[in-house]
Amino acid sequence: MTPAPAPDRRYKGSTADERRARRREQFIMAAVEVYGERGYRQATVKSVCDAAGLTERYFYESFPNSEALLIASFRAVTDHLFEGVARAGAASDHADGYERVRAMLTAYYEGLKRSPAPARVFLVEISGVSAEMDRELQNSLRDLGVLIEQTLYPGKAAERPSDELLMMGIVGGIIHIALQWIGQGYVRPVSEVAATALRLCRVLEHEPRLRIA
Amino acid sequence: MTPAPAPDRRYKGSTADERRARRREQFIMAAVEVYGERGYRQATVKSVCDAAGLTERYFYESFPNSEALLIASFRAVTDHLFEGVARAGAASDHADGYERVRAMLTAYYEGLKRSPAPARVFLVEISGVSAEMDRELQNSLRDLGVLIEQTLYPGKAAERPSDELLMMGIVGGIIHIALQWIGQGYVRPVSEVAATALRLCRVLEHEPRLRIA
DNA sequence: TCAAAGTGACATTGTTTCTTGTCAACTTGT
DNA sequence: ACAAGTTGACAAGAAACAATGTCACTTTGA
Repeated sequence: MTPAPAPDRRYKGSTADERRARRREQFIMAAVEVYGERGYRQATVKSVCDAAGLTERYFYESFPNSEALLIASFRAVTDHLFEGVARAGAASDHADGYERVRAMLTAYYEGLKRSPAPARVFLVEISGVSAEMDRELQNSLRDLGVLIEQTLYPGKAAERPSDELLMMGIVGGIIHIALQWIGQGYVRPVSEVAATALRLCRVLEHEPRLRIA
Repeated sequence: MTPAPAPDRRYKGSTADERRARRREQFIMAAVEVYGERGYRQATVKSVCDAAGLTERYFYESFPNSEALLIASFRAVTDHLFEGVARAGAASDHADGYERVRAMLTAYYEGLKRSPAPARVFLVEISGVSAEMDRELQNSLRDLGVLIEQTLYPGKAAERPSDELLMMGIVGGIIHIALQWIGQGYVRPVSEVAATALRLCRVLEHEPRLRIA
């Protein structure tokens, strides 16, 4: 009988689980960087590994394939961004709905500006990479829409926006405003960008004018 | 001296130029189909050739590489779509600005519905494929924005919209409305989709509310 | 009918990337 | 110090695909 191997031996101060988790984090951070610099399509597994200071062996220990890393990176970036948005919304609950949305949009665009590298990639470039990635993206857009609607109309606490078509239009507009802003090098101040996006949100105010048919 | 080869010999009733042009068209039509079915990323040169009923040899006679075909396909789809939009705008010049825009949006969404395959691909999936492709996409969005603004405010005939940030937001919204609509299988009637998009366009009506700072 | 132009099926080359494997060097607990 | 666990550098197989080339067959004009 060979003695059972030590199941949880420490290495450089950490257990196996801790080291695995840290490597996973390293890959995600490196991926955000590399995707931002070269775009997801041009980013190879090796380039991410190099940026992470790890080798391919650990990559395939951490993720089944490169798409899984993309999804994990997207989640990380989106969660971080939404955290800031939610915090801004919570911090401004003394103001009326639209001022709260303005604060949230400001936090959103500031978050994008703070980390320019991943912004473009995770806003649009990943569309069509895979069905699962598309679903992730759609979910994050829906979440943003729900957040905005609930801030404006706290009464109804719904899972989905009341007019999904319109809400997706608004959220899509918010994103394209960001893209235009980023593409021109962040020249306009954040306050102006947020104000522009807020104008889009104001369409939620009015019922659609009835068409005289 | 060898006799000069016949420079413009006919084959199956067409000259060399005509045949080349027809093959090019075949590739473009096939590409729109294949991109729509499998997505651009998953579409190989061979798959497009098979769909076109031609071989790789003619592909590389017609296009320097597969990105060139993508751009040509995008132009074809976009031109066709915009033609319908412009026609709808011209046909309704008796109505007021917003009704004309409604007619144009209706034509836009009807065009997307008429050919579902390419719609999704050419709306967003191609983002980030290459710098040149991105420029094409940006240009088409700007053109749509200019067209809308000029319909609403025929006075100023400008190359670029007066508030590019807002205009990109509106156009981005129009596109995301289409994406949501398509993603749900075109269940809502075109009139409703166009009406929703028109609500977005109405933000151009109002000056932004001044912020009390 | 014949030679040359044109065509289509298929082969080939070269590159790139994913993915797994090998092995020497390093770290740890004893 | 030592054996086992751990790591990083690198090799290498496998697959996919772009891009070019080959060749037999068809069509054309004379």
